[in-house]
Amino acid sequence: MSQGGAKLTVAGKADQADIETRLTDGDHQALRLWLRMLACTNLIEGAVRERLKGEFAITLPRFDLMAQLQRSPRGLSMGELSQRLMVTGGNITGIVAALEAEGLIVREADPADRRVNRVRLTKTGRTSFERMAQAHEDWIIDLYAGLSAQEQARLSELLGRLKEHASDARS
Amino acid sequence: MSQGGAKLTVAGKADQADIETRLTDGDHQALRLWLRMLACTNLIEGAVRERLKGEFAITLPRFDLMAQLQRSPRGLSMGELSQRLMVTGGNITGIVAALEAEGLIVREADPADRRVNRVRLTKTGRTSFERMAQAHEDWIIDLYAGLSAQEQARLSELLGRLKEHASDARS
DNA sequence: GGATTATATTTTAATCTTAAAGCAATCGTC
DNA sequence: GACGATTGCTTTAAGATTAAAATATAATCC
Repeated sequence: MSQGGAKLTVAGKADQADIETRLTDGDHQALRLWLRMLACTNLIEGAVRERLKGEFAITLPRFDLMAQLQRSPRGLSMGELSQRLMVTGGNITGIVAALEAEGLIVREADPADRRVNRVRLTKTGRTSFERMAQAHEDWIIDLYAGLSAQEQARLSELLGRLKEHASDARS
Repeated sequence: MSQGGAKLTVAGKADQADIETRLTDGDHQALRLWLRMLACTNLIEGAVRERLKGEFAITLPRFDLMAQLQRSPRGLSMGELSQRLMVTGGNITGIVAALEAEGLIVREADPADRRVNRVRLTKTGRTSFERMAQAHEDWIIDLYAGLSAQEQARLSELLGRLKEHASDARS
């Protein structure tokens, strides 16, 4: 993500999240909406990142990778991780290496296809992840608590439609 | 931003944007909403990045920095750029250096305070940015065209409320 | 079976990002 | 005016990310 994140050094939490300074009166509605959406996402993502780091000493990409593994107890190949996390393979290589070094996951060769590396959570990784995931969900619930369940549903629906259209528009 | 971006090498545009695979039935509404919002933002941001690179050979951070400068024809200090783009100072140092090397901006010492570096667009930078900005706005309008003006307004309002609450919740 | 093609992963170079440490210049106070 | 604190910026180390090239293995096709 661009333009966002913590920037604690320079301005501290208080100044967070106003990408909308970029706006000018002449800008089109869609552009304003886009910048607001970006500000919102960056705000929430920044909060999550900060808390994961502060409370569990883990980065968001590593957390996300563990989340995928938890949902696939039999393990996933590097390629499957790459697809599910929607990042390139080279990226997975690095994150997996880091998590393996921390003892949270293991990587073992697939006996049927020696090209394949199968990755899964260790016992330590699983228990560790469970605690983090619970906290993570609580944070998200909290961050969204400004909207009622109905409003959340409406927001979700609008975003769903936006996502559909934008996917198509990507030619 | 984590989990998102182009990933052309591995899966191509078609597979983009389904962070929602991460979901499980038991997950809370807010968590689902958050992952959808993230997927949406990443999808749009990925499209913008890709097109900026493909059509104008520029990165999003550099484009964003130029956008700030265009709105301040008298120039901005490094610190002002840092605040407006909501990134740390060290980051600005690098992006400014790159844009300066490309001849799109210039950096000159402030006569009143020798600590300060004042940055502004060159003539080349300005004309170059104007073309890019127009294309950029068109892309965004297009990407959001799946929602009516009313729906866009509603989405903007919901996001505005979310942003307010989440800002507060950041303790 | 051997050559070609395809697939899975890693490596590399480039960019962006942060937090923290360092440097240089200014300000405030006595 | 000098000293200590503050401010503005850069540097550094670590991490994440991509695209592209390299490597290794498997599958396909004569």
